Amino acid sequence: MNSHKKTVFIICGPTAVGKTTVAIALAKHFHTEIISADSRQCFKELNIGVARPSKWELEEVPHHFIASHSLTEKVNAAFFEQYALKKANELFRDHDTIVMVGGTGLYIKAFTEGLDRMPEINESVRKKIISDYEKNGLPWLREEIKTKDPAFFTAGETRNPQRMMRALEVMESTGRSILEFRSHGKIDRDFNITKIGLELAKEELHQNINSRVDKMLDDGLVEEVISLEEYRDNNALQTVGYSEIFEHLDGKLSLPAAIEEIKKNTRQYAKRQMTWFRKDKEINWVNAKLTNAIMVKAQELIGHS
RNA sequence: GGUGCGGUAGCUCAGUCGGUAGAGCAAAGGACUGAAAAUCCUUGUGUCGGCGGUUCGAUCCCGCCCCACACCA
Repeated sequence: MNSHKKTVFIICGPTAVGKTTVAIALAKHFHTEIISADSRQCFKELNIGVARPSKWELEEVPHHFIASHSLTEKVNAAFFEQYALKKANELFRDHDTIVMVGGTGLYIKAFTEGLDRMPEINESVRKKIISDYEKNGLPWLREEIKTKDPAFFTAGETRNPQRMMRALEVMESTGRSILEFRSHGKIDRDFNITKIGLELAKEELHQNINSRVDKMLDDGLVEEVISLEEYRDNNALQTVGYSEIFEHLDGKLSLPAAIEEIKKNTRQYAKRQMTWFRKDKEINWVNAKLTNAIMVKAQELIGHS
C-alpha cells in the first residue's frame, strides 16, 4: 500500500440499503466514474425488476456495467473480472480514484482477488449435462460425480446440483477434477482497494425493500416481465422479481401473493448478501443513512491508504 | 338460539388407540471460484383454547365455558 497508487472505492451492502445514492455522491466528490458490480443490472433488457439506477442518476455520473450487455451474452463472474479490470485501468488514466458499487459479492471478490483460471467448457457438454440432470435427477448426478470425480464427491457439495454439474462439465472436458484448478490464491492488484459496507437496522432495510417492491409494480414490473417472455429460461431471469411475476402470469399466484413473495424473497436475498459481506474483514461498515459520515470516512480511508 | 366442524410452533396443518408432539412454509445462522438476485447446508419446548372431572398419568376421554367457521332457525 502506498499513496502513489490509484484507489478503487468499493461500496457494498445488501439490496435496497441505498448504495446507488452513496456511490453517486462519492463519485461526484472525487470527480470520477462508477463501475457497477451487479450481476443483473448489467443487462439492458432488465430495468425495473433489478432496480437499475434511474436515467437521471445515470446522467449524474458515468456508469459502467449498467445496461451494458445483452441477455444473449455470456456474462459471469470471470467475465466481470476481466471487464472490470480493463475498465478500471482505462479510468485510471484520468482518475486517481474510482468507485465500484454493487451487491454481488462474488463479482467484487473476482475483481479484488481474482478467480483461478479455469478451462473453457464446450457449450454442448454443458447442455448435455443439464438436460441429463433434468431428465434423471439428483441421484443420477451424484452417481456420476461419485464415479467420475470421487475427489469432488468427497470434498464437494453432494446435494448442490449447480456445483456438481459444474464439476462434471470440467471433468468431462478436461479429464481433471475441478479441484485441481482451484488454488484460492489471492492476486495482488496494482491499485489500492478500500471497501465500505452500508448497513441498516433490519427493520429499516425491510421497509426499504417493501416500498421499493411496491414502486416496481407502480413503475410497470408486470409489463417488463411480459416483454421478457422469450428470455424466460435465461439464467439472468432466475431472479427475484421476475420468477414470481412469471408464476403469476402462469396463473399460479395472484398478483398480491406474487408481490408478497417478491418481498419475502428479496429479504432472503439481502440476508444472504449480509452473510457474504460479514465474512469480509476488510469492509469498513457505516450506517447507510449517514451520508455525510460516509464521505468523511471515505476521505479518512483515502488519507491513510 | 340449535346443529355440525374446528381451536396443536410466527403461518398452514399432521399426530398421540391416554405415557407432555412433528411436517411444510416463515424465521435465524452458515457455505459459496464461469448460473451468485443463483444454488446448497444447519437449527423445531410449543401453558397441544380456558377451567374442572376421570386416571398413577390428560394435548388425547368426560363436563362446562370462551373463540372461529359453516349450515339451520
